[in-house]
Amino acid sequence: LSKAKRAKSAPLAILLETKATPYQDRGRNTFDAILVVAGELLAENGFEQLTTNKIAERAGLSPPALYRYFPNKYAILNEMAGRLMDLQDEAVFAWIEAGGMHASTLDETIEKIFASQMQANQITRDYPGGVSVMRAIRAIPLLHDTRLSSRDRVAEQLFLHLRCRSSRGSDEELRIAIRVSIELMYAAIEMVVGEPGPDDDKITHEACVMIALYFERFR
Amino acid sequence: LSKAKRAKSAPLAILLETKATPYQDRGRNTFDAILVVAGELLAENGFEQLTTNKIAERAGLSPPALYRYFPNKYAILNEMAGRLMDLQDEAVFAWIEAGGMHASTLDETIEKIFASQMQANQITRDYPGGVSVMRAIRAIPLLHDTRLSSRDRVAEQLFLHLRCRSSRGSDEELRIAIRVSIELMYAAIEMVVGEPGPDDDKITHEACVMIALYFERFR
DNA sequence: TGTACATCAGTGAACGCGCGTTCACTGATGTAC
DNA sequence: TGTACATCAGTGAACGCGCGTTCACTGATGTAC
Repeated sequence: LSKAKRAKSAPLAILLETKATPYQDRGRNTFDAILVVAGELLAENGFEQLTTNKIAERAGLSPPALYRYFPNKYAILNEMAGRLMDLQDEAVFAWIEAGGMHASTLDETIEKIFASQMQANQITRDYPGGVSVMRAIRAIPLLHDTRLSSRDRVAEQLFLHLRCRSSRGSDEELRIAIRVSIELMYAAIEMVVGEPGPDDDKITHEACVMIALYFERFR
Repeated sequence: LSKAKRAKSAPLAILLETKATPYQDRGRNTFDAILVVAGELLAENGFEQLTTNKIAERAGLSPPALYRYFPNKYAILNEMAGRLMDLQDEAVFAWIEAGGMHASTLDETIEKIFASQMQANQITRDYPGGVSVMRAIRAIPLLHDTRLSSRDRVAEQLFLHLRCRSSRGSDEELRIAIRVSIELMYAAIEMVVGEPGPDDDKITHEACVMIALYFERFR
């Protein structure tokens, strides 16, 4: 019994990488459709109800088609998460390049951070199942690294740009300040995109005020 | 086929309430053991790997024993979440009663908030699967209400106490400020308890600095 | 203090279902000549 | 421009497993007299 069991439970490690990469348009469409549909289903029912069979069905595919590209459902979620985080991160990097961090007054700082945060909100709204993806990768230990490496990448860029401008505080203090701020911004995104309401922009704005006020300390 | 299917899929709504409440010590121990074990398994593998059979097995029970108290695994998680949130909330209420919100200087404000936040961290650390419970209820649509009603309950108390002391800003602005602050505090808990590191107390402290600085605006 | 009985608590064994996944195959697309 | 062929993309049908859950039952606990 034990032998048979061990022989069957082959996948000791769950792989998160995609398998085949599509070469033709048809394949690319399928690949993308899988991610979109998975996002929709995730938003509707949460991760534990997300199944490969349901994804395939709604995408108009037979189950094996999905396995051409993804080894399992964790890999699908991981790909969704990676793409969403990349979009969010690239927006921040572009914002830095465009001088988002050059502000002379407090009000200007607030408004610049606000512009960036509004953009992050919109990216998340537009992404299929965006906020559900963010929540799912927090809740699934297997996917923590994807989230943390994205956060750390952004944190490092912000650190490099802030260190030059900061006169007070050690590097360590600055790093902590940045980490806390990024987590606040994630929380703000999850708040307004996850439970939409009439005050969304105000909520976003106040989160930015908090961050801007706080970073006055490092000037 | 369709008829048979409909007849079988009886539970149209998933109930979240507990079933029997134990009357004897033996039953109470079992009830508690289920919650503890569920928390451990949740922390180890995440919610989608959490199954009633595994919970029963690790708790030293046969599967039907669990169904005496809980109608399904969502109810178990809901009970865990409710208890953790109650502990967190009651600590905040006690802190308010003990004068946590009476501070004359900024530094005193920071230190008082810090004391409360450190307590919340410890409560979450001590609770089996604490941080995993917090993450899971975010990720499972069915359980969102439990989290939000706890948050709103705390928000309302803070609002009532802050409104008296606040001279500037409308009620609406104050409510938004409180909501954002509470979400930041949740994020801070998840950060330090979920990814423990040497800087935990500093991270906690800086989150409190952010909140204290921000609320200076309402004085 | 001891026994009978009601109720509480938990078990052994099994169920049907849908899940993740695979196999051997067919159909679609692009390319060389 | 047309055909042969290699490769890419997707299918039909099925599998074994473990999941959630239930049934009819046994054993433990407390209580009335």
